[in-house]
Amino acid sequence: MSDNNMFSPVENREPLSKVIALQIERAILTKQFLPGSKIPSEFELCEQFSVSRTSVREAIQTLTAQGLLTVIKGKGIYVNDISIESVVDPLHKYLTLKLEREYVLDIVHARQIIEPGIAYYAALNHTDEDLVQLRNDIKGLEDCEGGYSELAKLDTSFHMHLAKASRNYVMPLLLEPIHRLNPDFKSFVYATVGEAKEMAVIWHKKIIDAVIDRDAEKARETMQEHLKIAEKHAEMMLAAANKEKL
Amino acid sequence: MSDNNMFSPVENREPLSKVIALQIERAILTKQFLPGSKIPSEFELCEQFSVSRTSVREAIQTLTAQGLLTVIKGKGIYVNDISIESVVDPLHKYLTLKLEREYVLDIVHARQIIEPGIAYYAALNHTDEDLVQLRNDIKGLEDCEGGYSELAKLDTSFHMHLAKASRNYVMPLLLEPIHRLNPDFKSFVYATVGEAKEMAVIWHKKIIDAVIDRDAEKARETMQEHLKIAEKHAEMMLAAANKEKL
DNA sequence: GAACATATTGTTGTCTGACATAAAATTACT
DNA sequence: AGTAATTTTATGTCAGACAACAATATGTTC
Repeated sequence: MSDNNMFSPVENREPLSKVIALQIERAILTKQFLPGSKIPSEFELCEQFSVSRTSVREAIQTLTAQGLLTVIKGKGIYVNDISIESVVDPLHKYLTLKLEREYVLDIVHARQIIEPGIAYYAALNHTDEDLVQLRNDIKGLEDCEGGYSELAKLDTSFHMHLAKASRNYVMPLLLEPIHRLNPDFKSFVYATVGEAKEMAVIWHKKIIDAVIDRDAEKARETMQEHLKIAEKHAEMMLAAANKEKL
Repeated sequence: MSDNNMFSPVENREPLSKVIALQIERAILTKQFLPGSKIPSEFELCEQFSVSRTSVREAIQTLTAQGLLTVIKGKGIYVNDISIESVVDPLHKYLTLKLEREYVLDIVHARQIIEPGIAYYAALNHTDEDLVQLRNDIKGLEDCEGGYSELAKLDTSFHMHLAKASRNYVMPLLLEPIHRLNPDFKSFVYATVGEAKEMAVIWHKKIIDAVIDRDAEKARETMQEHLKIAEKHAEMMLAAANKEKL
C-alpha cells in the first residue's frame, strides 16, 4: 500500500451531517449545551457550520434518534436530560431481534438468574424511600380492581423498584427490557391462573419482609421461590394457550 | 371530548419522517427486510410512500442512527445485522452522562448481581461441550504470553461461555454489553495488579470445579467471592490511575 | 388603560429541482 | 477477450420556496 506519491489521497470524507452531529454531540457531552436548554436554531447552526440546512437537519435527526435532542416544531431544538429510554429501547430492540423462538420461558429463566441477586443487594442497600415505593406497589396490587394488564403493570413495578433499591445503577437498565419484552404475557398469566394475584401479593410481602430485615440471604431465597412459582404459572399459561389453539 | 361534528379534527400528525421511519423499522423487526439485504433506493421509497426525498432521507437518517441501517454512497441502503454496539453505545453514553464519577465499580457491582446466578445455573445445565470451552479459556489464560488486552479478552471469554452454559438464551445477550463496556478497563487491571492473572486462573478453576460437580450453590458462592476480589482489583486500579494523574 | 383580536416574526416540516460524487453497469476500443 | 471510457444509478449537498406552528408585537375596542 505504500507509495512514493508526494500527496496522500484526500481522506475518504465523512458525510457532513455526521461531522456536524458529532460536534453537537461533543458539545452536549462536555456540557457546553446543558440539558433542558435550547440550542441555536437551524439557521444559526447553518451559519456557524457554513453548511446547508439539509445537512444540519440530518445531523439533528441523528441526535434526536439517539435521544440527545428533542425538536419542537415552531419552537426550537432542546437538549434532553438523557433518559433511560435511550438505553432500554436499543436493548429491547436488540433482544426482540435476537431471540428467535418462543421466549416466554427464557424470560422467566433469565429473571431467575438476575432477580435473586437483586433481592440480595436490595436487602443490603435499600433506603426508607425504597420501602415506601415497594409497599405502595404491594398495596396497589392488593387493592387493584382493574383488569389483568393493570395487575401486570403493578407486578412489574414492584420488581423494577426492587432493582432500584439495589442501588446499582445498571441493573434497572437491564431488567426493564426483560420485563418490557412481555407486555401481554404477564396479563395472560393473571387471566388464566386464578391464584396468580393472591400468590403475587403473598410472595411480594415475603420478599419485602426479608428486605426490611436486611436479611440478604433470605431475600434471595424468597425471590428464587417466587420465580419458581412464576415459572409454573407461565407453563400453565402456555398450556392453556396451546389448548385454546387446538 | 365527544362532539357532534361530522368530521373529527385531523389528528395531530406526527412528522412524516417519523411515520416513515416507524414503518421501515416495523418491516425490519418483522423481518420483511432481512439483515444484510438491500432495501429500495431513496427514489423508490419516495414513490412507495408518496413523499419527497427529504422526508425519506430524514427517516433513513433516524434508522441509521439507531443502528438498523447502513447507507453506502453510490450503492444503496442496507439492513444491518443489529450489532451489540447499538446497545453498548447508548449504555456507555448514558452512564458517562448520568454518573458523574467513574462507572467502573458500577459495572463490577452489576456483575456481582448477575454472574453468581449464571454460575448457579451453569452448574445445573451445562453440557460437555461447554466444559471443553471453559477449560480452553482457562488454559488459554494460563498459557497466555500476550499483552494485557489479550488476557482481558480470555478472561471475558470464560465468563461469556459460562453464561452460554447456563442454557439461558437471554443471559449472554445481557452480559455481553456489560463486558463489552470496558475493553480497556480490564486490561488496566491486569497491567496494574500484579497478581491479577494468577488469581483469575485460580478462581476460574474453582468455579469450573463446582460446575463440573454440578454443585450449584458452591458455584454461586465461588463466583461471588471471585467478583469480590475483582472489585478489590478494580479499586486498586482506580487508585493507581488517580495517583498517576496527580 | 386593559382585554381581546389580528398581524408579524421566528422556527421547524416538507417539497422541488439541481448539481456533486461514488459505485456499478454498459459500451467501445484494442 | 480484456481493458478503458462512458453512461446509468444512487447517495450527498445545496438553494429556494411555502406550509404549519408558536411566540411576540400590534392594533382595535371597550
